Amino acid sequence: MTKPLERREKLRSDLILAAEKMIADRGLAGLKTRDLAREIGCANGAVYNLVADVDELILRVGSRTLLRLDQALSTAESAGEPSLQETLVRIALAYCDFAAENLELWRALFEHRMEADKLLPDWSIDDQLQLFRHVYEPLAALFPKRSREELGITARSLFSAVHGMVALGLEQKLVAVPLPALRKEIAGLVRAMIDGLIARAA
Amino acid sequence: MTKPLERREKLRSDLILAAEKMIADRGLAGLKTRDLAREIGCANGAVYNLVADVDELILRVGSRTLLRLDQALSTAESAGEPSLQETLVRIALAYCDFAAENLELWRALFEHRMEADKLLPDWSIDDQLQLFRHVYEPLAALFPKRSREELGITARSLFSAVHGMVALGLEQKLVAVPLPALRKEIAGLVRAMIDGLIARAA
DNA sequence: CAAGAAGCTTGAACATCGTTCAATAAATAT
DNA sequence: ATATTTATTGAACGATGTTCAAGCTTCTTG
Repeated sequence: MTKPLERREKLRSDLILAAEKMIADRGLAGLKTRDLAREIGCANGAVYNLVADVDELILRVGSRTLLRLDQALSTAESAGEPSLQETLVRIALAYCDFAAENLELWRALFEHRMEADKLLPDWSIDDQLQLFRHVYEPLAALFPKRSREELGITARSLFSAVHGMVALGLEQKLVAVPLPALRKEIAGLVRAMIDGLIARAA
Repeated sequence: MTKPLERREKLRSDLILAAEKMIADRGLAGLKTRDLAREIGCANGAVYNLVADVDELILRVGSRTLLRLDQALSTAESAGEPSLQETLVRIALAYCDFAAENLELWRALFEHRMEADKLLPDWSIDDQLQLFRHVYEPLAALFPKRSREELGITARSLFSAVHGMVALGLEQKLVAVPLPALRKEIAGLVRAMIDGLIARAA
């Protein structure tokens, strides 16, 4: 009666969900195959019937995180005053908020490093490139004369700059910055960056 | 004849140097106590006579890396035209160059995460705070009316933004950016940020 | 429906880590 | 010279990702 294909897919889905929860709770380093197996009710070795290795598992969790991040940025993109500059500020703040609310899962996106020889699957690369889109579109409206290529580069730079502020701001290594202060810094610097880009474009 | 205290310190120094080389060659994940012991000619367990654990070893290597980074930024700070804005650009580019030339050691500074319970020793925190100084000073000269606190925050934001551009730019996960292109992006965005900060200050 | 084929699941076993520790060797003190 | 303190060793421990032969389940077919 039980269809093995369905059961397999169910288990697979459970595995990814359990891994997500485990990373969220204990960080990327706290992800253990034996704990996962116990969680989803199967043998340790069975994990490798559902997934090639932990790398793939982490990538699948990362894909889910990127999807949610994408949605959060989309929401920020449309909701609020239509000024392009303020739209970019909202996106940056949404990125900051998402990182703060999903700290360990967000960190896992960047902490994870594949072994040198095996390369990222395409579906994982695609996920990541989607993110720049949110910065690209307002930027293209702001600088209609620039080429697609120039805009792409600027979009990635802007995104990276905000990422850096969030990354070092949420790091506990140094003095931890209170979240409201970090948001204010980000908003200020994004506005300054846009101002500066407009001034240089003129 | 051989003084054990000296021998110990020599071994300790060798250990840190060997760890530095190993991280530079194989990345933080490639650091293995057994390989280190063989390298410096002692037993595996002897590593723990020289250092409390690998965390401390990584921190000591990090301290050396931060020192060299500090020197590179100092050099960039003084060499070149005296315009404050261009000084900040040079510092940003020096950071980028250092990261590119010391990729694995630079990555190790940020990849390494201590276990939650034990906290960073003071000497390690001090090392890191020194870095912001290079951004703080030109910034203070550029905005003499601002308070020490405001300047500190802005300095950290600017530093973090550049860090983000370098971090994502040197990441091979996505499309690898050619180094000259990355340098150009960084210079452009730093100039824009300063322009924007000046405009908003007026 | 029964029996063999095919695939799935299991958990023990392997290799590799960081780390510890009782035993050994060395250095120093008496 | 002998005793005491200290340093060093390398075997052993516990954890971890991964593999695999053996057993079990499910499906196919006569």
